[in-house]
Amino acid sequence: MYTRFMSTAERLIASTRELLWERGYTGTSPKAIQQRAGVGQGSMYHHFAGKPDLALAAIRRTAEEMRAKAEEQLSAPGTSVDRVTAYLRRERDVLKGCPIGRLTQDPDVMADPTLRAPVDETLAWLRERLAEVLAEGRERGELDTTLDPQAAAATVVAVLQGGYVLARAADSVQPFDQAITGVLGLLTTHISPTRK
Amino acid sequence: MYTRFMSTAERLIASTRELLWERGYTGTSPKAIQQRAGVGQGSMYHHFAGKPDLALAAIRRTAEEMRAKAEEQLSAPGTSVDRVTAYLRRERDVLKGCPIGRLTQDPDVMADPTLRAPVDETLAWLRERLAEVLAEGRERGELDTTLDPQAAAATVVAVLQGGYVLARAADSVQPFDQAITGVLGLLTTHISPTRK
DNA sequence: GTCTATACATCGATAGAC
DNA sequence: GTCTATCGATGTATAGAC
Repeated sequence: MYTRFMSTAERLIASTRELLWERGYTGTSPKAIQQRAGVGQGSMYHHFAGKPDLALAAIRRTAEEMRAKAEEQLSAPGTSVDRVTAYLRRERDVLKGCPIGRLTQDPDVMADPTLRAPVDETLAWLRERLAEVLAEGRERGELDTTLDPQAAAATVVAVLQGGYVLARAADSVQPFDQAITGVLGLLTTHISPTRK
Repeated sequence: MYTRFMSTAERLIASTRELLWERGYTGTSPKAIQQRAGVGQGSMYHHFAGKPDLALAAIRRTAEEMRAKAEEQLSAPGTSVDRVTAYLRRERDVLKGCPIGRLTQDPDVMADPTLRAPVDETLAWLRERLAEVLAEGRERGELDTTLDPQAAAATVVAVLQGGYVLARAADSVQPFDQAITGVLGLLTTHISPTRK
């Protein structure tokens, strides 16, 4: 970010993405965006209609990236559980939390259907994608037949989002790691109860 | 709230609790607090030193209540799993989210050790309390011996916190309910894998 | 495209009358 | 204890020169 090779518009988007992540929509002012981007007042309003317009561009970009990174793990080779594990255990900026999930706490984002849509769609996509992976694992006999893929997928995404909350509260990655370990433990004991 | 029988200070605390829940710390102004409480500018600054002082009183009150309500389910009669189920399935204002968990997304709250402490302590207490309940269930043979109470407790709290995030994103309780159903399904299949 | 000047509201708090 | 007046700073945006 902020290389000489980024256009003004791109620098503004990058700056906004960071600030939305760190401070949320309400906590982010146009002035702060401009300063971090190293861009003047007039420039910002030339490229974007205003704060909501710029935020939309930033949120969409973040959502795209998040999906792409998840798809990397979820479409990798390996068993269903391998891929879910890889996804959950992947390196993350745990204490910063999820840049999309955090927006659900921003009343001004949730109140604006345009800003809200990418948040809704991203998390819905993630649940569906995980449900597919889990359903596949069940069909292949890797997971117990009693497992409900939709429900388990919601659980996995929730553990991730909630893990961030616990980590931020504790200012430690420990509860996040424990929550992930816990859900993977419960899930993998499902692999073959008869094998035990 | 807001009965004629509430003192000015109590009305201010009640108003602040609501606004912190709905809009977070940054999104809540002294003016909005006063208006909802039906209290004048001068009154607020007579009873409280300022916004942080009032927020602290509000957060502490909310934290107390949250603990008390959790303890209701967790100390009830029944098996370990019964109590965890009762806690997770209890009636909740799902779309409003967790009034304590949401504060982890407020940078100004997290940056102030005094405001942060009750958030940290409440979620830490909840994890410990759930770990006790789960450990008890394991000792009594209700849960598999391979279950790690600390990890599973973190998972349960994370599912709750993350469930709120998913519900708010979708503007529907469905993903919340699915996440809860999912984790309880995984947990109860642990009751006795040999019994299957 | 970018800059500076300007505008008008709100934020968070203080002062002082009653 | 409560009210109104006032304050300097910031938020969000527009106007118009260059």
